[in-house]
Amino acid sequence: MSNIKLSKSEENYLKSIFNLSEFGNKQVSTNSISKILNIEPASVTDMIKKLSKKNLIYHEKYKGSTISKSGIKIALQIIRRHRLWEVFLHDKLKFNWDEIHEIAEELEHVSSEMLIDNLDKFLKYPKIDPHGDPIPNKLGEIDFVDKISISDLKINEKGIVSRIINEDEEFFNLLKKLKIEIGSEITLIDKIDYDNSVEILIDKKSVIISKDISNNIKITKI
Amino acid sequence: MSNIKLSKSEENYLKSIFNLSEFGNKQVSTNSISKILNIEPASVTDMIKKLSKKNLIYHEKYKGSTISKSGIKIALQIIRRHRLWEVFLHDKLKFNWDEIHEIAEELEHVSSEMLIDNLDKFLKYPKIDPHGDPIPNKLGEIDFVDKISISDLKINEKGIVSRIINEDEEFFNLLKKLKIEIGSEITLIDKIDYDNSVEILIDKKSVIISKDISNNIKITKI
DNA sequence: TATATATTTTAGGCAAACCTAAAAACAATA
DNA sequence: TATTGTTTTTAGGTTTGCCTAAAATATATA
Ligand SMILES: [Mn+2]
Ligand SMILES: [Mn+2]
Ligand SMILES: [Mn+2]
Ligand SMILES: [Mn+2]
Repeated sequence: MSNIKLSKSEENYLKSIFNLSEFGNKQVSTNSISKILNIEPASVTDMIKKLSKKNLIYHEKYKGSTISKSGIKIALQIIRRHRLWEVFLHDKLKFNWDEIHEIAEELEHVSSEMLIDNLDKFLKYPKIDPHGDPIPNKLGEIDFVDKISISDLKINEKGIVSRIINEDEEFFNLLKKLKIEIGSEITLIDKIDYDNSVEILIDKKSVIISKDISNNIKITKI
Repeated sequence: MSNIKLSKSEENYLKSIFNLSEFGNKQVSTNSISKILNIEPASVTDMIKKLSKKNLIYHEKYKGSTISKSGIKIALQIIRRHRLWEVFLHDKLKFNWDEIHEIAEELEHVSSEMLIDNLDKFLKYPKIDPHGDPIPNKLGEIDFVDKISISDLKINEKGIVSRIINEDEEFFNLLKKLKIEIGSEITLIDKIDYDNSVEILIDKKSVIISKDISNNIKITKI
């Protein structure tokens, strides 16, 4: 539809909003965008207005923003570019997996469809990036790979909370108490064989959570 | 010295000023920069002031600009990035040699020294880009290979096209029409004194090309 | 050398993308 | 429900990189 070229800023916002929205299913707060992008809430409001006018998101004043169909489509293309570049940097240029993100964050904004298609072909159409995240294809389709559980981590490995399965209120309250939310960093400290509970480091504090709780928190390794 | 990160605009100006300066030997007029970058002279003056303050160029009011030692150093690094990306796009991603310039114009601004060093290694330290231009090494050193112009050939002498200077799209289209590309064999048939145009044999056909065109095509004798 | 023309700079303005401070709206809780 | 605290928006400002119009300077030519 709207084939207007987006600025680097607009692309970064759109990608973040998409990531916070859990595939377009959740309303995203201005504050959460502000935190992720390290930009003041007032500035985020400015950009929200801009993206709304372009129909890439819908915005309800004081309530939050929802990403639109066309917004999702574009966000998936930016993510596609990002992850393909990460594969290139890791597999071809031999970067370590912890050095690639920042560079890909820049490369993703070089917008040439042919560039990305040729890169995709050169890399032999990879399905996942070096962090294990799935790479959308040209049409924006993703092979859903279920995120791993905390207990799949090895001791001292870190993960970012990427999905909360149980949507009950009590569970949200528990997470709030534990300061666990989408985007939180978790380190596995110990696995307790007795009842399969795990000791994790979250928000600089260590806590032990039950198997049931940890199963409801999906993470991606970092 | 000054290790301040330059903006994309500053980099584009600096590269253009360097290119116009013939390796730092000539003063560059404000108007010539304006024409090359398609930016109004008044805006060029603004940027000249900015680059002067950073000691990347010296500016004499109403006279022109000279690029400084540190300016040259930076310009050569930008050119290095540009040409390495062109090699990548051409050799690895299989772009045609007339499609790469525009994309490299963007990629050159992704500034990570490690990225370029790794790319250089991945490409096996190429010495020339797909247009036949030399690639500066990490230290900014260039292998000078003297190329001659078509009009330097004697009648009936042959040459191999080794460098295309003008990278504009219209020029590429003309070359495509004439079936001239890097590696093409050209025979000089006649020199026309009237306007310094030359008659050449290319792809088994003879054509007359203007002095301007022939000046933009460098060759090596065979 | 005087005048016309071309080049360059100055002055003033605008859009993008950020900021801080203050106001408005919403949510939590006493 | 009234008060307090948090979130979001508005208002006003800055920097970067561009613009147009006009003034200043340099160059060409009569
Ligand atoms: Mn990444
Ligand atoms: Mn980015
Ligand atoms: Mn080029
Ligand atoms: Mn460029």
